[in-house]
Amino acid sequence: MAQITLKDIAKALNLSPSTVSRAMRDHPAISKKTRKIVKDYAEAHKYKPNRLALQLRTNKNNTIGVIVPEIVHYFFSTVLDGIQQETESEGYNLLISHSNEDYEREVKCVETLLDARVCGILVSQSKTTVKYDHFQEILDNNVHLLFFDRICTGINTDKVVVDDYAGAFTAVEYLIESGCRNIAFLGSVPSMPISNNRRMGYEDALRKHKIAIDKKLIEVCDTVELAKKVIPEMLKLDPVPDAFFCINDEVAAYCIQIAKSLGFMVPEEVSVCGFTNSYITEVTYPRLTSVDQYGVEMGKVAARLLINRIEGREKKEGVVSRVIKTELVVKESTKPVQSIAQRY
Amino acid sequence: MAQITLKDIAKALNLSPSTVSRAMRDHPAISKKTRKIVKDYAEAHKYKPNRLALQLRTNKNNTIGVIVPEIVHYFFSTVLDGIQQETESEGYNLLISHSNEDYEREVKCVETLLDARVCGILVSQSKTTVKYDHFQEILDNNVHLLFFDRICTGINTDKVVVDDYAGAFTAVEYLIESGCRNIAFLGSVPSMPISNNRRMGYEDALRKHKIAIDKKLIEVCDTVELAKKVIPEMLKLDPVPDAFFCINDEVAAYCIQIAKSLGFMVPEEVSVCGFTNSYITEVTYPRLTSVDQYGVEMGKVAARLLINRIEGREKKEGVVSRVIKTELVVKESTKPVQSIAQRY
DNA sequence: GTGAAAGCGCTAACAT
DNA sequence: ATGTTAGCGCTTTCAC
Repeated sequence: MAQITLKDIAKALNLSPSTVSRAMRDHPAISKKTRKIVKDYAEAHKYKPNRLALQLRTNKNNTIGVIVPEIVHYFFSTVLDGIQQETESEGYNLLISHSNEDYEREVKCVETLLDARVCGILVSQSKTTVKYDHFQEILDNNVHLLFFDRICTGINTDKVVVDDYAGAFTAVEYLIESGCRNIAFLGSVPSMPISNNRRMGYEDALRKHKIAIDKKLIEVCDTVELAKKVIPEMLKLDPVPDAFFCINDEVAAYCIQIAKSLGFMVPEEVSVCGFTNSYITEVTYPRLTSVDQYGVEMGKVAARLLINRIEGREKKEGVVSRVIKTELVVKESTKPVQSIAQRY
Repeated sequence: MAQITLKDIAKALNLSPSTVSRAMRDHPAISKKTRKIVKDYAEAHKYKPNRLALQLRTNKNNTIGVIVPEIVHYFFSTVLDGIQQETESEGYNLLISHSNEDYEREVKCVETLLDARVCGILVSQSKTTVKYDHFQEILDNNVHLLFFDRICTGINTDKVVVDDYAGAFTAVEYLIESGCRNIAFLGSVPSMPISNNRRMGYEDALRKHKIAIDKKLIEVCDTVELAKKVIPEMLKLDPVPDAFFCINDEVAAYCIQIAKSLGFMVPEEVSVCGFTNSYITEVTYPRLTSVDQYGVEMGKVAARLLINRIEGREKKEGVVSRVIKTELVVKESTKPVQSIAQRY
């Protein structure tokens, strides 16, 4: 009942374990006949090589770890999907863990993964992380490390990010060209590069169109809870914002709900734009305009790069940064723009 | 730079590997002094026991595998979240894979997990799976197997399911009590127990209230694509359905969109009820009434049961079935019911 | 209280 | 073309 081993086969066939080992792996020195006998026997008895033994020998296990802030999260799910497709086709196993946006848990995740002796780790940093010792420890253990999306600027290693700046710039410019002038920016904490980069894109779009930047229109608002507090407040401002550029689709979806419940017409009076282009954008009313982040693609690129590093296939010596392009997907929560709709 | 081993410590301290091993694990035969020396040295040099070696020795790796049909899926994400919480706190690693609702891929997932020599597997079956040899193979390999949600009726093993029947019955009865009489059932393929059980609940609720069951109101419609085809057709029926009880929130959300776009008022003319109570229910307009499935709880229960099996802690000999209760969460896509709103 | 030796399943260097 | 031996890192008899 228990799994059969190489030794068992050797004994049964009156061969040595090494011969069996070689036969199984088509070593040229083994005769065709022996090879066939061994393989037939192995197949008949459902022999499976013991990965653990292999791994112990090579002191290398073909497992990659991932740390995401959340699992119940559209964008990260898509990235995980991409990572899985890539790791699977390359024969790697995937250990997935999530920090729940908590620094302490993130540290624990790192420890668990190092403990499991993964050969590489993909990380999207938690919102609350401000110390990087645990990431440094990964490198100290000679384990490959790559950040994606929520990168850590304090550690010099490979990164894959979305083109947050361009995504924001394009979206905000679209809002401007559709006639909006008081565009609010609902972002995340300033320590997050993705938020800062989008804010730069937002500000530069305003500048390009000679619109003054109004601090009152810039707020941290990256969760549903914050949305319920921040958005009603902003809608009391004078002049009232005529557009909201949101850090994610959830906040944007709530923004639509809140604006409508306060009597504003969307998009006629208030335009709303999200970020991610999750399926939520199809079921809001009106359907949500959003910036697609191509999560699956990001996951694939990140995993491929990490695997290349692990296998020593990446030629570039220094740190590599890859950027995934974004795309503004115009739906119904923003006003139309004449004639340039296809520019994006 | 490379990880330090027991042997290294032994050599450095002029001890034997076995003494070091014992000292590290507080073996009583080792003197306090030696223990301290060893532990201090280990700490100072960041010794980490090599899991792979441990696993090879015990021929047991503390890894659990999961197969879900999809990762980018609210309900399964919540289940994974629950599974992870539980496995992590019990010191198990988690290997997550997804079948993408494809039988072939599911078979491959099983092979990969068996290959990785996991000690237990949690499965939610793909929609297209009709042969069960790969599941049987798990058992043949003496690996523990547990189905959750999308159970496989062809294999006799532990299961954790949602109370689909009661969830459907309660929801449909609510629709009836709110005044609906032509209630459509948008389900999944008949081979799926979750769909059949809900249909039983649906039919029994109708029967209880002496409403005839109309086959024209029962359709397979479990994806967005199908929703776009099926729902407009049904809304052309005479009499037109005054309610839709949907197999998941996505179909329900599209149902709202479609009904509204065809000029029906929701919920006044057409009520819509989903299943899962994902965050999507908060951003549809009107907000979606849905049956909460408590995915995190399901994940925790499933993982705990499996771990109990693995560790021989589960006293019950035969197959165990656990049922997670559901809860109807009334929002705005259904009409109000007087005085009994709190019954649920 | 500590050490020597064997072995988990596999492979690779070194025989023959 | 095949066998012997040693060793990956660890634990666990069995000795002393």
